[in-house]
Amino acid sequence: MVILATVVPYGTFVGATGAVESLNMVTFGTTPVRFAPPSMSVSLDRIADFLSTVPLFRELDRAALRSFAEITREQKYAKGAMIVSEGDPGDALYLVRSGEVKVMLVGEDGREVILGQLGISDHFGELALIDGRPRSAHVMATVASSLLVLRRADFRRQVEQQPQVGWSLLMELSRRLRQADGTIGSLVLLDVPGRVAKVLLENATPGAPATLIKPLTHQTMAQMIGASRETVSRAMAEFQEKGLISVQRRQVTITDRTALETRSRPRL
Amino acid sequence: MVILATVVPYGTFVGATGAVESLNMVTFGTTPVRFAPPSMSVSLDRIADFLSTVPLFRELDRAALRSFAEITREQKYAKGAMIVSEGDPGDALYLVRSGEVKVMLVGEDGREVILGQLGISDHFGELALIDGRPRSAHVMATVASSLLVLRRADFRRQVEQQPQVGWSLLMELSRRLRQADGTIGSLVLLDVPGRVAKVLLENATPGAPATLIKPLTHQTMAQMIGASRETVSRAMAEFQEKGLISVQRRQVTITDRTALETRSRPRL
DNA sequence: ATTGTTGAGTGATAATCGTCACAGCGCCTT
DNA sequence: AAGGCGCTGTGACGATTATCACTCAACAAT
Repeated sequence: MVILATVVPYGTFVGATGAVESLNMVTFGTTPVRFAPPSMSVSLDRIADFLSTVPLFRELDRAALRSFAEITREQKYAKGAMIVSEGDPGDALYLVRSGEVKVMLVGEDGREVILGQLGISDHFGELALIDGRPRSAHVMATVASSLLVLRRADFRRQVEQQPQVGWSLLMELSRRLRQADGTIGSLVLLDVPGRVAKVLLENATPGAPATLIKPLTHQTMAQMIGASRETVSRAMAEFQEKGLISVQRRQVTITDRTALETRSRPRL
Repeated sequence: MVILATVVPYGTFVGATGAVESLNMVTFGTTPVRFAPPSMSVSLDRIADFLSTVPLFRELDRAALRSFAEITREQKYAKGAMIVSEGDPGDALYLVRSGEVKVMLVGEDGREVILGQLGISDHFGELALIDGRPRSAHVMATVASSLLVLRRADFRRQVEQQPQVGWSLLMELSRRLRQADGTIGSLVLLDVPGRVAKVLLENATPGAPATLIKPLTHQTMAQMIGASRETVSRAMAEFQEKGLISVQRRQVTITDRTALETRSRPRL
């Protein structure tokens, strides 16, 4: 293996997948923050500012935020870079500071299932942190992203002093469990158009007419709902014909929310 | 509906679903424990004994177990009785003291998806307890069952004094989340025979030759993996023909674990 | 013993959906 | 301007799976 990037404590860049995938295997420095230079404290405030936007740390005061900030390290990933892989030993929690990542499973035949897409202020990796078991999924940067990494031991020590964070974690895991169970229900009870309708609604702005929060390619939607790209295309075409949605320059507008909601329930 | 049983403080039965079944529906009283007669303290010890077998309370000492025991109420359900329904406001945690329950979603067309089957020392209802949102699924007794009920406010008060329980809850939710994500992966990546193989393996005893921990009807398996009963039957027949399993009087024996494992992975 | 109930086996048929193949379109780069 | 690339649209076809309609076996209840 050829090392193509040097490991530095902050701001290291890790390469994308493909032939260059070896880049991913660059490990970040293990230097604890207590060895960081004094200039660090400037950065610490900015990190604490960011942490205050993360629901996990919502109830913490400034001092607590700073003590969490102290145990973070920043890590940058290029588009397509694999951040964690299923089966890896997991000993860190990741916060998305900028960019976007997708959590996914990959079958042995290469087919991908997207379990979730995470953006700014989202986090992942807490499962391995809690139970110490291997990573349950892959996480890949879908655009160039900057993440804050908190190592297991450091994080646990902090959480012990800030029980509110434990409660926030419970809230977050509850939310994800509800979502996962809902996904299971959709996969079993809905046909592909039904699941497409559901994804559209879940990614729509609240108002009417609603548009999508972010552009979704048919391929991405297909991987989110366990369908083929072609079938998603056909479902979208059907929705346009029937006037449920309209598409202008890849921008989807929901013109008949009620009908879409009906379609997203079993037994049309 | 005709009331066929009177409600008394302890030992009352609440009726089950359906017309005739109302006989079964006996429930336990709602009298808080603090109003219970002195003889209750005997029962408290037995309850504490039971609680010590629940992973959630594993790390608690005797005194803590007793204080949890104090906030429980016992509730009995007949086979087929609905314990909680999706959408209900949820303000209690349930521990299975005896019997078995299934957690399930029901489509508007009546089709059922089994998200999990819980037995002695398992618990459910913690999601609503944590985030205060409505029940995310139905829970039904599959055999006559006795449950311990802990109400939200009481439970939270106790947990605040016993932080270990919070950690145990995190462990449990992590386990379920991993399992749910695995189920999503199976639904998307595996065909029906693959999912049948997976269920068989997940319910098999460790050794070789392995048998199933508990008998599973084809109907139940079908609802667990999102398939029709007939397709499951055909998959089981195929496995028998090929010598992966053998069935004697409804008892399934796994004769070729390796082949089953291969079948339970994508891309045969 | 007879009847009822529940679970299992199976053939025929149809619907859904994935796969393959290819065409077109918008957009970026050079 | 030309080419390349990513995304979308669509037809044809086949595989998987649900559904329907029975039959049969095991077992419990009367």
